[in-house]
Amino acid sequence: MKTRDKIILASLDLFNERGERNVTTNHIAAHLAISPGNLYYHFRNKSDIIYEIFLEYEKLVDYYLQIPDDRPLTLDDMMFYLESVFDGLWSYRFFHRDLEFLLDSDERLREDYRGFTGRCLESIDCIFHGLAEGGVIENQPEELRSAMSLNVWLVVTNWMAFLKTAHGNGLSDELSIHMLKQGIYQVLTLELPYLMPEYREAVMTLREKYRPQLPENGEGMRSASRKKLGNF
Amino acid sequence: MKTRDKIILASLDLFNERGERNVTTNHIAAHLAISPGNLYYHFRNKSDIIYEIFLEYEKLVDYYLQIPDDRPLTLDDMMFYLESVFDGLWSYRFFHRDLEFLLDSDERLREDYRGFTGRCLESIDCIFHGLAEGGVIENQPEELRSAMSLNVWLVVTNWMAFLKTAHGNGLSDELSIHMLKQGIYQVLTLELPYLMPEYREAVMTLREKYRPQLPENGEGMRSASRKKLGNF
DNA sequence: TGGATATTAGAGTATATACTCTAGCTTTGA
DNA sequence: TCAAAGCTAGAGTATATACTCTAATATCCA
Repeated sequence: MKTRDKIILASLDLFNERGERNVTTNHIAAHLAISPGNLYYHFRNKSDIIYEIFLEYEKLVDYYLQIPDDRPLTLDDMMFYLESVFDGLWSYRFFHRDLEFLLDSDERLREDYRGFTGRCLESIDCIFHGLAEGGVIENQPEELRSAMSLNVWLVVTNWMAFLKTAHGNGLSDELSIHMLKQGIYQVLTLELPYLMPEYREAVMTLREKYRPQLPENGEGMRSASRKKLGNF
Repeated sequence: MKTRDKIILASLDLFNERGERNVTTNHIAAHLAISPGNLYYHFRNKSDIIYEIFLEYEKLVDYYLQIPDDRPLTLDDMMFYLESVFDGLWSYRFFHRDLEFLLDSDERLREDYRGFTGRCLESIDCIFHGLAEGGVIENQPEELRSAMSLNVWLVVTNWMAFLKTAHGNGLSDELSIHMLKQGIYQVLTLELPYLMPEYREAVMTLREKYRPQLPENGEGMRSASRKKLGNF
């Protein structure tokens, strides 16, 4: 593999694992057993590495969120979208973490990310529209649908952060893609009231599969807090 | 005012304005025209300052979220909760920004924040319960209500971040408490389907007041993105 | 083959950041 | 009144971080 690609991959891994803020260019170089000079031969600076990673993330999500325009959408479609998006979220999970700082320090990224958000919101909106056409959910006025889409976006993009903060010991090892996908439970919760009656039971059953499990460790969370946090 | 209190206030201001990551202890001292030594006489380190600020934030929100146990809740109560919580969010808006890093680097804060999250979720849940008793919203099974509460928490705590990332030019000056409160629109959107019929119209009217306005600048967002982002 | 080009090592630098240390000043209260 | 305690200034330090520079090596291709 080319050094340039190795740098991107290693950076992504390290960012995901330790957070962008805790990973320096020297760390990345050391991790790959290459010199800092070598790294800076391939990338002008750290922001450029992050930007490259973002482009890949963007490409992946755009790919996942393609919507067929020749047919309405089914429940299976919807679940596939959810699964895919959470997969993407997991692979690039560092990104939504220090997002604001990243955007603050790279104008190009800020602009692109804004477009990305716009496209995602539009896709979510289209998916709802397609589901309504497919008779899975009720049709809603445009205004309500786009506000709903935005809520879905907020829940999806911030579920990871919630998990990390809600779990006591900062062991990020604990956080698995499996736990991340419990976010699907939350998204389905959002959609429940809009389902057509004949789909309600099916979705409730699906939803149950993503229901958050109690972390198996007895330690860490005091019983009072556990009660308050419910399943988390 | 005591130097110690001045440090807390100045730190909060600077954190809110520039982000915790961009504010050093030396900046804080310089801003107050005191020496670094003086600052470190009052606080062992930067984390301690942040922790103090958190305690105030926690106290404020806990105060806002007190719930009367001698009567059911009204629509006015609900709006008051929303207004209050968004006020608090605004005053300590730096906090939910670099949250994960803050929690990573201060175990005490991590533990306390977890408890805080738990109490907030419990309060939201209680509010829904009280509203159901007051006949404002339909009563829902416990499981659904707590999942709903969590969605509300996610939307509330991340609305600010969304605004910052969705707005093109990083001019944080633009972001006002007024814009922040448009988050109330999103929360009301979540609640709409659960309202008792006789409250539906009233809430729709209220909601309209918080409806996001187009940013008045013609520049920055390309028309394509504007279309996609809808009202944002 | 051999010169040009691409890649790499590794020492080094400018700057920033969190924090320390000492000495001096101010306030308090017996 | 005066010593103890509290407060403050400001120079200074150890460490980290993003990034540079030069020289050497590998690769390519005419």
